Amino acid sequence: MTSTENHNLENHSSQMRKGILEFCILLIIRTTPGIYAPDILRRLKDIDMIVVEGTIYPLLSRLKRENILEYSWEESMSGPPRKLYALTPKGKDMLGQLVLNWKSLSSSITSLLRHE
Amino acid sequence: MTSTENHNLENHSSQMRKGILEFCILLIIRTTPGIYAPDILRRLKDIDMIVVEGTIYPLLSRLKRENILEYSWEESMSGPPRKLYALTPKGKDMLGQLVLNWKSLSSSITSLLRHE
DNA sequence: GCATAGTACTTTGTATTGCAAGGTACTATG
DNA sequence: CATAGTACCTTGCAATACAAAGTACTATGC
Repeated sequence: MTSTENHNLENHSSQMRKGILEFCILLIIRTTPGIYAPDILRRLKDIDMIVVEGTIYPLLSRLKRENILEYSWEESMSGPPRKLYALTPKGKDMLGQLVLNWKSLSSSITSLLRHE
Repeated sequence: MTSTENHNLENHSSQMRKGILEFCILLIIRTTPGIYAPDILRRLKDIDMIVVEGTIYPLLSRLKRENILEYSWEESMSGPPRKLYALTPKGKDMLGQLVLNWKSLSSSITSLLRHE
C-alpha cells in the first residue's frame, strides 16, 4: 500500500465520523452525567472512535458556549480540577432532535444497504 | 427563536451529515451504476439529505481522482453531455469497508440509545 | 525546597469539507 | 439571435479534526 492510499483510507475512516462525533459525545454525557473529558475520550475509544484532546476540548467549549452543555468543577486528588459535564435543558431538547435525525438517517441507509 | 439559535440548529443538522454524505453517494452509485449528478442529488433529497451542486461536483471529482469512481460520457437530448458514474473495483472494496464501519458505528450508537 | 512525572485543560496552525454564489457550455424554443 | 433549461465547474468562506505544543495543578523522590 502506498502512503497516498494509506492516507486516503485514514481520511475516509475519519470522514465517516464527522458530525457523528458530537452526537456520540452528547449521548455519552446523557448516559453518564457528571463525566469529564478524559473519561469521554475513553468511552469513545471503546466504540472505536479514536479522538484526541485537541478535538474534544474545543468541541466541549463550543457546546458550553452554545448553552447545550454545562459543567461544574470537581477537585481532584491527583491533578488539576476537572470539569464535570451535563446536558442543559436546551441540550436535552437538541439531543432529542438529533436522535430523531439519526433514526431517520439510519433507516435511509439501511434501505440503501438492502440492495447489497 | 433568534437567528443565532436558528443558525445553530441548521449547523447541527448539517454536521450530522458530514462524512456520511460520501458514504451515501457511494451507496447510491452502487445501487444505480450509470447515474449522473443531478439524479444523485434527487436521490439524496429523497432521503432528506439536501445537498447542493457546489458540494457534490467537487466530491465526485475527488473520488474520480482517487480512482474510487469512474465515469463515461453520455450525449443528452436536452443539454450538455452527462457524466455517468460507477464504482471502480477499488471503489467497491472501499465501500465494502465503509459498510463494515457503518454497521459497527450504528450498533455502538444503538447501544448508547438504549439508555434513553 | 526543588525537579520530575502524571493529569487536566487550552491554544495554534494546517488540511479538509460543505456551502453560497457565480461562471462556462451545450441544446431547444420562439 | 435571444432566452430558458440543463450539466458541470470554480472561487471564497466558515466550520471541524488533528498534531503539536503550552499552561497549570498535584504527588513523589531527593
